[in-house]
Amino acid sequence: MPELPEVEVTRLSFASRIAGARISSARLGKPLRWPLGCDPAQLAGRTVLAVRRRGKYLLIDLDQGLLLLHLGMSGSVSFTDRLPEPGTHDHFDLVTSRGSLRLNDPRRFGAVVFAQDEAAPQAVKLLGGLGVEPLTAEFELEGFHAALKRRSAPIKQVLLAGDIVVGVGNIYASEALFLAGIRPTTRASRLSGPRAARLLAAVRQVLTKAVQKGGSTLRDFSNAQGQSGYFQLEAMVYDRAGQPCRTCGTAIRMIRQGQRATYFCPQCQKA
DNA sequence: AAAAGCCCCTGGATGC
DNA sequence: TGCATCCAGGGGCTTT
Repeated sequence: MPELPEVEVTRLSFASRIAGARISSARLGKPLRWPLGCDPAQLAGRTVLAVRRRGKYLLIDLDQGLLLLHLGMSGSVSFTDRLPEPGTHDHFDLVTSRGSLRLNDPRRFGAVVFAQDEAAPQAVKLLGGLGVEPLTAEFELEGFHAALKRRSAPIKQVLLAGDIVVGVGNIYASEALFLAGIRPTTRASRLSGPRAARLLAAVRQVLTKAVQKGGSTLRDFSNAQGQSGYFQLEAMVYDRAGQPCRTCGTAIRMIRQGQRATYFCPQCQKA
């Protein structure tokens, strides 16, 4: 579910409230994708300093160590004053002096991992290969175009891979390519400078707008206050197979790339 | 090095 | 109503 915008919206919804809080206890439910990596009881007494985001990971900085939190496909975070009894899919709780964070994740592709610091092996394994942040100045044309030149795979899959630029998931990859007028099957290495520039701008624009709209909600995303997003109400192509293109009226097509659905307009995205 | 497949898991929608 | 099948917003790992 969650791509960069949803993760960022989640972060914004509780970061300032949890900063400075003292952890009183932590609870684990069913196993997530990876083990926590420490005894949850050891988190008690530590202080939350800040919440950052790297790609689709949330980094919860503690006065000693940090927690890497990933929402996988179906994860969502809530931050409330009082936690109800845990439900079947509530797999991690962090009770603090300022409120409680809870991770609900039915499919359990998500994870919470403790690391001593970002140089620790567990952190490096997860964060080490990540590409540049799309909403910062480090996402710039020269580097982006040069990186694309080295890849012969379809541009959609290169965007999704996350090793050139992070945070673009299955929805926003299709949306950004539509906005840039680029066919998802085009080999990354074949994109000209100007087309790479259009794509760069489109990625930025789509992600920025989605953050402003509060993220997308296809199925189960909500921010830490339980609010869902509105971006999907205006998706140009995603999940719109057979429906008319909002620009030209041509029927939107769905294809499969790397066992994931891709949507595009055959008229507006000719190459 | 890069690309392509394979999984992990649960629940909702669809079809018979 | 019940059951089988397919699909889903991610991404690390293994195999080509």
